[in-house]
Amino acid sequence: MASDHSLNMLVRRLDSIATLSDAERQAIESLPARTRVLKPGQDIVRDGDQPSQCCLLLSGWACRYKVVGEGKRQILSFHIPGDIPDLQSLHLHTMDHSLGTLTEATVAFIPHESLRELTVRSPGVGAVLWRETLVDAATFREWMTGMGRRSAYERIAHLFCELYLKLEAVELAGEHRCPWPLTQVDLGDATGLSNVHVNRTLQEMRGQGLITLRGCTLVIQAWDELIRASEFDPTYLHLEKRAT
Amino acid sequence: MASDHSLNMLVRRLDSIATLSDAERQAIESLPARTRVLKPGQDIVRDGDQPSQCCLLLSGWACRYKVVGEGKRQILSFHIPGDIPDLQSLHLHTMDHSLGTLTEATVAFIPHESLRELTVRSPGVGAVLWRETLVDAATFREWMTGMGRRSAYERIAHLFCELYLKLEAVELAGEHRCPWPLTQVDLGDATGLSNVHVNRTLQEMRGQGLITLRGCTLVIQAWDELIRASEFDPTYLHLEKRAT
DNA sequence: CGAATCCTTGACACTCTTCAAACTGTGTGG
DNA sequence: CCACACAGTTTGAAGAGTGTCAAGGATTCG
Repeated sequence: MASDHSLNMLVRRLDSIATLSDAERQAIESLPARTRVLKPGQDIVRDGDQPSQCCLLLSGWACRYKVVGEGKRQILSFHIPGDIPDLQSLHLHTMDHSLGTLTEATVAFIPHESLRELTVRSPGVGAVLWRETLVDAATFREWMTGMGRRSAYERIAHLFCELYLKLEAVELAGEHRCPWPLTQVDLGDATGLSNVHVNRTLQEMRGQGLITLRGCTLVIQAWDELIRASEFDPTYLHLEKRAT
Repeated sequence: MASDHSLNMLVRRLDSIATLSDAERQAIESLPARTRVLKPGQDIVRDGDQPSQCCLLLSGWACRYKVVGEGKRQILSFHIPGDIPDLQSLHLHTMDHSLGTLTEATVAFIPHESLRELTVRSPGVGAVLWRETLVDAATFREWMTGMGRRSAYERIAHLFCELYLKLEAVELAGEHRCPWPLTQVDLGDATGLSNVHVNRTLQEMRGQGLITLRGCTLVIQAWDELIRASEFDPTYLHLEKRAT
């Protein structure tokens, strides 16, 4: 069925949230999946589409976004390996936004039908998947709060904290250092700022010795300070492991 | 069990999304529920709480919000009768925001335990509830986009369109006229603006003959114009009825 | 009738945007 | 190995949009 063990990634992810039984593990691993490699900047699903499959990100980064007016883009979320960025399409049949890659990426497509069967047969897995979409929503709330009530500096600092912790949770970061494939334009589109202002804000942050951002690596030099500056509270990421 | 027929509201709501079987209807109506009447401005759950029940709004308005810094408030969503504003607490055990009333309100509390049982025994109902939380998330995405990339005028106009349609869907509005219990401070906290700027923007909208907003009633005098000005596209509300 | 709440107004400050240009780094083909 | 192109970053100057503060006016309700 699944090429190699692409679905193993999903098992590990869900198991890190709520312990899976062997049967559940089995059920997930035997989902059908088609794997593909995509180039950077490629759309996976588009606003208005009615997809019949979900996409599990195996490697690389992706983002969801909307376009308003004449070309203004708002990035809604960033996604890293282990995420299913369009899981909501399982129950919302028309896409209200687009999903695209930011880097070269490997994705596995899983038919809606198989996922729906899975959630009915294994309500425990269903609950964990539902939970994933709820964490997603919690992140939207946090970003909203930032765009409504935080300064540019705070918003960017907050995003650094968030992404670092998410990467660390899947062992793609550590020691306050993580891969950073985002351009300043991406950062601006995610925080609701112009790229120019992002640039100036980053310089300020560097000036205060909080971060280093060169090439494709972010180094957080003063984690505590970054947390304080952005009033970051990781509760909304709901990273702790729970029993079902 | 349920006092009177408070749960009938939930049946009607879910049935308007996906047709329920008699058994499902039955299962919902026999959920245990405690009904209470709350005063305006009262908190129902608070940031940091670990609730063991969800709250079905029977009458009145509520909102979810976060507080940042020294008292700055961001409203995350508005809720009207038929909504379960804290449904996410079913799977996210710690609240990352608060929920409070805006007007006098009647709510029915339903234990998590009973809801979890229901979703396992009736996967169809589970799917519809999951879907409700996904529509919620879709609305967060739309608000984010507004705060990141739309002007004050567009944001407020957009909100008018959204709330009017949501109220109309539960027959609390019609003929481009609806109840409007929100103050200009509330409106500002929802759109990420100051109350002063909300005031000036509303005057501009009135000046252009788009709306009337007096007492506790909003009248939309130029619906098409309002839609156009805010680039409103109702897709994200996912209001169409679907089969399960 | 008074008190509270909400709305409105003015003046001013500031964050952030826009536009346009120059600069840097990196990969590619000759 | 250099020249070039391209994508991304940096800089400056000017201005729009929105926030803040503070005070006065209008409603509503008991």
